[in-house]
Amino acid sequence: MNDKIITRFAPSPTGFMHIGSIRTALFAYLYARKNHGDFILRIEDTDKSREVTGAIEHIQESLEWLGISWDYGPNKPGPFGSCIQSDRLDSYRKYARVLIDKGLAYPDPYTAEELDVFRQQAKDAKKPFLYRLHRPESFAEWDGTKALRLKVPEIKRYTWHDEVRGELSAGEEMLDDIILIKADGYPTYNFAHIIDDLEMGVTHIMRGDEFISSTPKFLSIYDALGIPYPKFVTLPPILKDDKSKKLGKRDGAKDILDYREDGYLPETMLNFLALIGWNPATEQEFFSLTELTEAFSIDHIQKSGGVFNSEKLLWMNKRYLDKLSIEDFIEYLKPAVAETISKLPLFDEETYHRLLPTIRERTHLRQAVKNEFEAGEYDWVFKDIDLDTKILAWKNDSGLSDVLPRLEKLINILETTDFSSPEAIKEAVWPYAEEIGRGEVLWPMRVAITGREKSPDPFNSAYIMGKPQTLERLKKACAKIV
RNA sequence: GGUCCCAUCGUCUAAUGGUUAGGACAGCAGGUUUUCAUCCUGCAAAUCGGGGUUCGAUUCCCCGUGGGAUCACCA
Repeated sequence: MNDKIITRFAPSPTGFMHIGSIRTALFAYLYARKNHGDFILRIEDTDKSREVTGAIEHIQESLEWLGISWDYGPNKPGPFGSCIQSDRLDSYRKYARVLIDKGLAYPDPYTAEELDVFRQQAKDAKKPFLYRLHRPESFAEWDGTKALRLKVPEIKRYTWHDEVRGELSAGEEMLDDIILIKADGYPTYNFAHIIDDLEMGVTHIMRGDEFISSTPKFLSIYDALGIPYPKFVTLPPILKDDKSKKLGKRDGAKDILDYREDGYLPETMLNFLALIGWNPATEQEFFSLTELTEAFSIDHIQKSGGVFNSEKLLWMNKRYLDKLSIEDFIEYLKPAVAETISKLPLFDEETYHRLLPTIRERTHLRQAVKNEFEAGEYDWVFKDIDLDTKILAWKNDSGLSDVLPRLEKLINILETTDFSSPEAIKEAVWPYAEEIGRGEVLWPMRVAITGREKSPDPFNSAYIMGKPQTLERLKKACAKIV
């Protein structure tokens, strides 16, 4: 026996990878990497009816996007064989046989209708449904056409150790003759994951706390088979905003790749997800995947559920966006630019590049930028403006008669000004603004250039438009007043 | 209904018997070159309730309360 740590992430290929799943994958990955162990990606495709084509690729793409790599996976069989459960039916049959031979598994003689009646009876009696109370006296030979059930080896209270929760226990009510192999020949999750974990040498099972209550059922299978338990690592749930329940697909939980589409960076998602249900026990809040691997440890996994706080996610994305090189930022924005401002009449690369720092300063998310582009927030840069002279006047200024001489003076100043940076423009205009009043000068300047009441500051606006355009707009504003 | 799990600012969390209960997001107030945004500074904000144990409980135990999970030929 070796003591190598082996963890796995075992999604079913249903075409959807929500953040809860990803967080589970991440923790399992981190723990394996931290301990120089193996991380296995196993596909649990034993329910043919729920399977979605392309889902396996989708799962892999999601993990790859985040930089979560696996040692064995659907594309990479291990010494134990395939990582896809539907390829492993022989194993399940083999162990099913073991249980049958031990007298601990038997075919289920009932029809679905009969079971429904039992279930209803239990419900009416306000009791949990227990199949084993209806266990047949004698068993026929299993011919594979009926579901194969476990005969619970011992009805007892189970107590076990969880690496996060400590000692857990559950009563006899949680033990039942669960189905091992379905009538269609495929194993259930309950059975298959145990066989696979055994054959793959999985040492630590990370999974959500919804599995706590079924753990006694699993334990009875381990016992029936006479195999050792792995370590159980229960992860806390990720909850909806209102804390009402676990974040699920029908509560608006998004697929991880939808976050990519919106413009969240993989670094953001990784960092943020790691901090729901785990903490470094320090005040550090930014972690790369490598740093997470370094810092990760099971004893700082949280017991209680955590709300997915999308506002904080947005904030964190801004922090990561700030770290991007200008080239990477241009690349990042491309999908938003392509369909929007790039089609405007005055669009040109140079102007766009002068605009970039301003966009960047304001940007938390690409999708938000795209929305702004579509709403025309930056149209003043790439389109002639239709200035409404009424908004040129500053606050309680006496009116446009004051604005005109100020704009003329600004034109005067700017004609001899170097437009090489916003700072240079500021330096040229500042003394005059101080002399007359900042608002009185800078407000009309900015509005004349942008045509908007809300926009970037006058120096940046002038810089972005460039000298000729800026002067032209100021002159046009003057002409319009007269 | 049975069984099980959980419980620190609105949210993510730190403090594993001794702290003015710390940090971050959000909020509010100021400030940085007029507006919006960004950024900076500051403020406000929590140990679910009741019993124990202890010199001392956020921390340990019990009982409540609240929330969650589970009781499939789904995983």
